[in-house]
Amino acid sequence: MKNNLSIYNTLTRKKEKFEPINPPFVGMYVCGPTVYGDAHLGHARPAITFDLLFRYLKYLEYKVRYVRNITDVGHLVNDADEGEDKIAKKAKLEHIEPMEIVQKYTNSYHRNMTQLNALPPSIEPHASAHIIEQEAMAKKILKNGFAYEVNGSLYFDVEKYSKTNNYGKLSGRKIEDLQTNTRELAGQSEKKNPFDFALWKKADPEHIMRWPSEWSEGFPGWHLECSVMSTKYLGNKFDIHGGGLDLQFPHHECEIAQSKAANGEDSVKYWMHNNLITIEGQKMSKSLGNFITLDEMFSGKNDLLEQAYSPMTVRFFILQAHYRSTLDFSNKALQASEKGMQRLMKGLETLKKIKPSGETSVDIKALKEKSFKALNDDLNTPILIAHLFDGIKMINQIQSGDETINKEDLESLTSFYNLVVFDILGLKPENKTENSDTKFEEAINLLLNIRLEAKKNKDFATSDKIRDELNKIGIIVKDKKDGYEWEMK
RNA sequence: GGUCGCGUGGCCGAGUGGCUUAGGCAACGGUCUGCAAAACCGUGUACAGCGGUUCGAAUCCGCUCGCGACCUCCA
Repeated sequence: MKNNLSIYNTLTRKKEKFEPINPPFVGMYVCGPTVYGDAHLGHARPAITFDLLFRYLKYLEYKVRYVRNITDVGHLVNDADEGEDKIAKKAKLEHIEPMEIVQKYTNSYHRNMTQLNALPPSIEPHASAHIIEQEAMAKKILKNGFAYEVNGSLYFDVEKYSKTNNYGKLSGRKIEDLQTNTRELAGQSEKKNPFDFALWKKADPEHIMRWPSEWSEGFPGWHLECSVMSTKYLGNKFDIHGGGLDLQFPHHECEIAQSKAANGEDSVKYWMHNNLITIEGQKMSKSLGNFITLDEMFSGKNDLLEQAYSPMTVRFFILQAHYRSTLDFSNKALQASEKGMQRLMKGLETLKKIKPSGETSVDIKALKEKSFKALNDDLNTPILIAHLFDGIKMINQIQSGDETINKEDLESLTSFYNLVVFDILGLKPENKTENSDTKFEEAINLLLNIRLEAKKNKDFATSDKIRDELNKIGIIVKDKKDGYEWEMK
């Protein structure tokens, strides 16, 4: 398969043809979660977006190394001297070890990702396991003259860096603007400029997570881990760096500066940012407290939710919007996605039943071509899905006899849908009744067979009673031509 | 305040100069059914407002209004 993929590069603000630095190898780094709380809907977006990219690149026969970090050192609450890290703060709150918190939420993150059918990354490095490398990079930056030490803390000298480099090129910021616009925070007197950022931070006495270094006992600055772990596993120059739009500044800008200051060259060829999920038009985030965790989504246990939404509904919902657009959460929107995905999956069931005939009256080739064209256009999944629905209509028309398809085209269509829906989009059928036991199923079937008898005898009072009573319990009965189907509500 | 982005039919959500009636959901009509549900088929003609450029703009430019993101941890 020929690669015609274009992706939008935040660095150039343009769609660019994707050309790996060392084909057939592709290096991809994505900012992962800070594991101090349950993953929420917002975390699902980059996970699914870059899972899609991972899957598609593999389909294009690239050898992809996908690195996604676990931030378990904890970011500073603020840059002030009193700053304590988030992991430590939460640990005190719950009176357990920081690493216990880390383990707990890493586990739940992994569980959620599996539910969303997001493939595990090739490497999932922990920041806490790369303290030595972070110190080494900090040392390198210091040696190259782009950092300074104050009271055991090490800061990146943005002003000096920007004399020979373009600090702000990713986010479109100018250093003069930063000078006038950076908000004043308490206790920043250590830094030469408010926009300087920590490479190493001396730990306060109450700070639990700490490591020795030549500057002080402390912890690495929060931007450093990504610079370190991306270049460690992907090389000083690699292809794709992804993450949420909210990380563009300062996090990714700082990463660019650190890597350049340490290694003398830009490390990333394509920067990609997924947009945010909003709720009532506002960003969903931990700090705003308006988030819905993935566990809540899947169970329906949140006041904002009218019902539970399955992992695949959530995945489909996210794929129905382009990754660079904001996506607004609402029950109506999720319910629409749920129905839409059912339509898609039912179409695929119909596809399995189709009998080929001599002639093909539908244009399979055009469907495939426009579908891949959409995917190649910066992963335009909403367009792709629209085309898939066009194909579903085609499938239904073949099934009803209004169109026909020959054996060869039927095989082609089937393999196309399997490839795109399951392998690339990463959707999978969900069985609603999977948690019910067989005896229960047999009992329901018994009841429905009695109903079938009653219908045959035109005893509609009985047949309707069985249907209505089952409905009340939450079992939906659907009549078919030659029998019935039922499902749990 | 600075920088950036958005405003599409009842809802979600694509599209970026001239046929896309995008697509999904909902609604309505039909087929099917003992009735219903489900399923399938069909229908609706939108682009914040004002002005400009153009033979022609939802799409380009300007202004106005509204909303949001980043500038502080965040996916």
